[in-house]
Amino acid sequence: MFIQTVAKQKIPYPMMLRPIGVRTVGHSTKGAVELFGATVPFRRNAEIYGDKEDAEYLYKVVSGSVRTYKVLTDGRRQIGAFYLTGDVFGFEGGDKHTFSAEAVANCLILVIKRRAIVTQASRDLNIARMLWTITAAELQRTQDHVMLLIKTAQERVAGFLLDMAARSPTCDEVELPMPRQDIADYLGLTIETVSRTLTQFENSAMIAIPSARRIAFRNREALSRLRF
Amino acid sequence: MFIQTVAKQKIPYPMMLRPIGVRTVGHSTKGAVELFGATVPFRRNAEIYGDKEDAEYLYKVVSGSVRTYKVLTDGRRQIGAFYLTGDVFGFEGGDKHTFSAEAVANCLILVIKRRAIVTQASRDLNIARMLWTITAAELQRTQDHVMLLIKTAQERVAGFLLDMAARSPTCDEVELPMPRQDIADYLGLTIETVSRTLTQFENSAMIAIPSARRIAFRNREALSRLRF
DNA sequence: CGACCATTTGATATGGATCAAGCGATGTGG
DNA sequence: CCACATCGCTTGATCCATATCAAATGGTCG
Repeated sequence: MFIQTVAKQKIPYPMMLRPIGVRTVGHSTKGAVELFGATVPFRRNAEIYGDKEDAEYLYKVVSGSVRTYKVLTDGRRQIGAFYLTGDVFGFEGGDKHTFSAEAVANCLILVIKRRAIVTQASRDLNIARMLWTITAAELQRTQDHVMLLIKTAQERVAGFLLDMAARSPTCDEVELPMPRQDIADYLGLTIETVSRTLTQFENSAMIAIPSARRIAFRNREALSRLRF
Repeated sequence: MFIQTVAKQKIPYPMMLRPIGVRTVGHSTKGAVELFGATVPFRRNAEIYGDKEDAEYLYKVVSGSVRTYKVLTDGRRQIGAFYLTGDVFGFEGGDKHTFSAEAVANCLILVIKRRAIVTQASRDLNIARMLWTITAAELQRTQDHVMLLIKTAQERVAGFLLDMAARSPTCDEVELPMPRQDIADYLGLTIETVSRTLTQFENSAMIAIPSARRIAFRNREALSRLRF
């Protein structure tokens, strides 16, 4: 009934699921998050952490991008969020992960011992506030996700594109780091519906699609009207 | 295209939108949340706070129940959460509300100045941790909501019933404080689909419906299998 | 009793899923 | 360098779960 959409399973295990290597960074003074961090590269589709594992680390995207997801028993996959350069992830409040995380493309991830942060937070109110702020931002994002999931396919795709645009450096063109299947699993649609909706937008001159991973905005106004 | 589901608009304004009265509670020593609170009664469907208002207060349900919701420009309403006796709400991280809140039924709400808590938190790490814990619980709940919204109607309704059961004191029967329209707007379904799904469950002897607001479990096992 | 809701039930429509095939880019081996 | 497998994406045809539209039922209160 539902497609098994876990790309991972099509990929030879030892090649994809391991980080490429480890580069220790040590004690940085640049910012609070950087305490005792190590920058670790992950290959495309490599697992960063798994559902139900202990949340031993916090993560910050140095470059590349990351998806978090859950797979239901019947194989349906829901992507919880995409994290781009600069985003922090790996928090879900508790001390167990409730999502799994994978590299969307090859990426560099700053990995910080959670304990280091949490014990620091019990002394330093600024750290405590930072933890709270990150959690609150995550909550906000998740609430927006809920609002997205009750909308029509057009509204979801338009919302997604505008969202990615808002988070990316360039202005009138987005580079999508993830394949269509990831977008579909984030939006609660099928890959076919995502594709069709994009060509629909292209046909009505709202966007151009120079390549599958590049979306250029032609009429952002019209897209925004779809967003609500 | 979409039904206007804002019950509020059908109700004479001055009668429904005001609290019934105010009873000051003063400085309690029972728990951290109770600092400088006042218990305020709200009538059924009365607004507790509005979308985009300053989040000046925090709220705790003393008795009754509360819904938070957003209304899209075209009238679609999404209910974000139901809060039952003992639950804290009115947090969404930032200092503006992103949802509105209404009394589902007549209820008593403990209202606490947010500033009192936040300034307290900047001195007291336990308070700070409590704020974080509440936000994290809210995040967890919202993530579960996302997972619910990608499922089939049967799975959503089954999940909702089991969820309400887990939160209610009684064991093999739930008293639903909210009308079908609220359930529909929480689950991202129509009222007709909710109703049909319930009778379907009744016909397959999973539940009994002695009255519209009472659901008795006959085969919880089978319901759980639908939940995933 | 009769008005008013909330809920259920019935008939039909439809948006998006499913099933299936085609297409274009990338890479690989002969 | 080209034939050809592979993969991600698009396009087409059909189906189905849920929405929509409409009406009946039931419960509550003046």
